[in-house]
Amino acid sequence: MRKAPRQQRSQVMVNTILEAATRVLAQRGWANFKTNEVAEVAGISIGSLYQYFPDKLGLAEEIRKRHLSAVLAALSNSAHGEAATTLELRVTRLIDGVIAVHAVDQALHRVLLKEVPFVTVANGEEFEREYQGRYRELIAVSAGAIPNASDEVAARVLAAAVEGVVHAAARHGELKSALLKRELAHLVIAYLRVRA
Amino acid sequence: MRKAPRQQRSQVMVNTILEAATRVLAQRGWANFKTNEVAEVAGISIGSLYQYFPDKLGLAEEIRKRHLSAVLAALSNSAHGEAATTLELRVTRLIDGVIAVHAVDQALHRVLLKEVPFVTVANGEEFEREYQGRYRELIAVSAGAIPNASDEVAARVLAAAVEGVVHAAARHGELKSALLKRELAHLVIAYLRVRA
Amino acid sequence: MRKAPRQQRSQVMVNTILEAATRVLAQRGWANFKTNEVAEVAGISIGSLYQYFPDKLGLAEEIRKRHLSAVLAALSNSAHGEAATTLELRVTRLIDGVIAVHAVDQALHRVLLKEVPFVTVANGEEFEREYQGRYRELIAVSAGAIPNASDEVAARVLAAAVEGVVHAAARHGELKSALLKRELAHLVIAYLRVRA
Amino acid sequence: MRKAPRQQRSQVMVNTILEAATRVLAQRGWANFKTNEVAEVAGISIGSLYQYFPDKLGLAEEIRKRHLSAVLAALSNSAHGEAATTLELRVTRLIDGVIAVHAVDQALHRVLLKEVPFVTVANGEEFEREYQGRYRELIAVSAGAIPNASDEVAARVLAAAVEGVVHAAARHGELKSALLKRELAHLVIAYLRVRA
DNA sequence: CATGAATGAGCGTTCATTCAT
DNA sequence: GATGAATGAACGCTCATTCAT
Repeated sequence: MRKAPRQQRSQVMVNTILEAATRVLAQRGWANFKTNEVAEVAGISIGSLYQYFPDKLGLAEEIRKRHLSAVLAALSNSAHGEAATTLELRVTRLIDGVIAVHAVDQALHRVLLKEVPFVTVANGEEFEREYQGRYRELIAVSAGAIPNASDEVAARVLAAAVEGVVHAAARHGELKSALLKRELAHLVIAYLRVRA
Repeated sequence: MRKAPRQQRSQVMVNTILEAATRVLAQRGWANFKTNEVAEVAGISIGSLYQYFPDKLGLAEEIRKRHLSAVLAALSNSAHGEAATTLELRVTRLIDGVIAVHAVDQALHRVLLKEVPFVTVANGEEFEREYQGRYRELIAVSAGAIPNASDEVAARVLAAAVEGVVHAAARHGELKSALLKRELAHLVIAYLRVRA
Repeated sequence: MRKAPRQQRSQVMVNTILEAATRVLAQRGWANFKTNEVAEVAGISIGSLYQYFPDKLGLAEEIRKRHLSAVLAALSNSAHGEAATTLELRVTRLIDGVIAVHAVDQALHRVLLKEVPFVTVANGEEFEREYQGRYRELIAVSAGAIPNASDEVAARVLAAAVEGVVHAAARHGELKSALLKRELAHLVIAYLRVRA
Repeated sequence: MRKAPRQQRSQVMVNTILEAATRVLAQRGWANFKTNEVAEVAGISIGSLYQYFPDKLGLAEEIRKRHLSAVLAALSNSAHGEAATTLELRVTRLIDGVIAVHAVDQALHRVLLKEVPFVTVANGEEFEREYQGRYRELIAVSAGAIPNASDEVAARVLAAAVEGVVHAAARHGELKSALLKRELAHLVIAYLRVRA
């Protein structure tokens, strides 16, 4: 962001811009994300937009930053309710969390992760690592005894598999299907059991 | 495509264009896919390009159509070697096939499926159904007895999970990791066993 | 220039653009030199302009290149009429040449040399050296015998002095004043005589 | 200027602005002279700047006005030291003065005279006349007897010639070359002698 | 008076597409 | 059919200037 918004008026403006930009980005995709339209939707002038954001990409990155924070927060919350005693319960909770994340604004999520370029590769990978953390925990818990060398790979496999399934479901509007959720849980649990 | 190329000369031209376009699309991505560059790379005039393709998107869609056909064919081939007797072997073969598909030109594959817009949703779904066929077979074979109502969902879950894992691997250049392949196989087999 | 104009049509277009751009540049100055106005004045589309010139500066530089060539040519011509026997005649001719150069389009000349940035410093200096060549000749001829170490500096002084006077005259519309011309000639000759 | 600053506080503000603007103008040139940067450098708000100056050009003109006054003052000073008895001494002093003027801040001088537009032509000419005064004196002194009709023109020629040489020298960073200074003095003296 | 957030006309440039040759 | 010069709407972004606080 170009300048820190000090006054209250500025804070409002930045939020207005970000909200409008989020809407436009989700609706149109990165390729058709136009700064002038953002300003129009936000009801402000294009000049004001550029007072707070260095350029188009900077604006989108700020949106992504906030969105991914929210995603990780939501995932964390879904984990730390009452202590989950059974593996089934743990897995169900994780899946619920992931689904919840995609349910909020799947289009935005998709655009932010697949279309908006990552200027720094590291930036995207940092989120990925944090994101996979939950799966690593799951594997650590389910593995009866000693940590295995393949645990790291297993966490990545699990994360990618769940992501793949939830993304596909989101694309088809099946995010709320109980049947699908059950099958996905089976998949995860079966894998964890086999590894134990 | 704008017109069916009847004559041989035209056929050659269409192929030339498609090859050049494929190269450009894979290299530059959809956002930087420029018709003028395609014509230049193909060594023909931009006018000729528009003789055979209605617009930029039409050109990309033709590329996708051909690519997806090739993908399905490759997948089919990987299935019908010598009769696969064990479940492990079947699964390994399927995974090998999927990996092979992504290995050939992962950049192109990615662009075609994630960036180039689907004008008709149906268009993408048709391929998806066919693609899931292999997974349906797997479930049918592994299920000991009677077909279950959840088989259809299971196939979709399995397809999406494998896709997710392989895509993620491709993105990180780990497509050839034997360890990853093994874990992915475990995931699939564990799931199939649990369902049986 | 972006692409070499092969066809006759292109040649015409390039000339049309350059003529319009020259007019606009002379009239408005570099700061208000707008590519869209050039296109409008030329009666062509802005796209066509960018087909032949890489950017605004490239266009201006092409104009400068051609103008400076014309300047040097004019100066050369003014030198090589009948053999000038007397020093007075030589000096008069050189001054006439310089005045003629500025008389054609003094505004353009000014803009091109003082406003349009020189991307490469060398570029401007090359012209300057060639331009000073005439003065170096003059000094060589007028010096009776041995070349002096200060000849080079003297040429620069002479060139800059004549330039300064003619520029100032141009600015005040006195380029045709015979009186001024005579005084300038006296200045030059006096200096040459003193050095001899 | 928009309003005469009566109070002391205002005087300070105006000076602060002008100093900052001078620095920015010299550093960036007229084309990149931005009012917002001036305000920032001055440590005041852009609103305050517009309280005292009607617009960007007005600000630059005020700077020019003050600079040219300083130039004339410096030139006057250089003339009225101890009485200069010989012509050589007089000429040397004048040249020293002109060089000194350009040496102080040649970038600013250049920008102010060549880039910042003169809204009224008269504005520039007034300075020019005063500036030429010193040369008129020189001619008057050196001419043995009766004033000549061409004296006025000669003064202009001399002024423009010296200006041209010093400007060129400044552009090439040769303002301190003793050799150049000597040759310039020879030029001036030779001319004055011839006219006597 | 001072502030600085807000404005918006307008710039340079791109690139999908057309159509005269 | 083939060509490629020509088109022009549309984009991202700047910066002189205003005016509510």
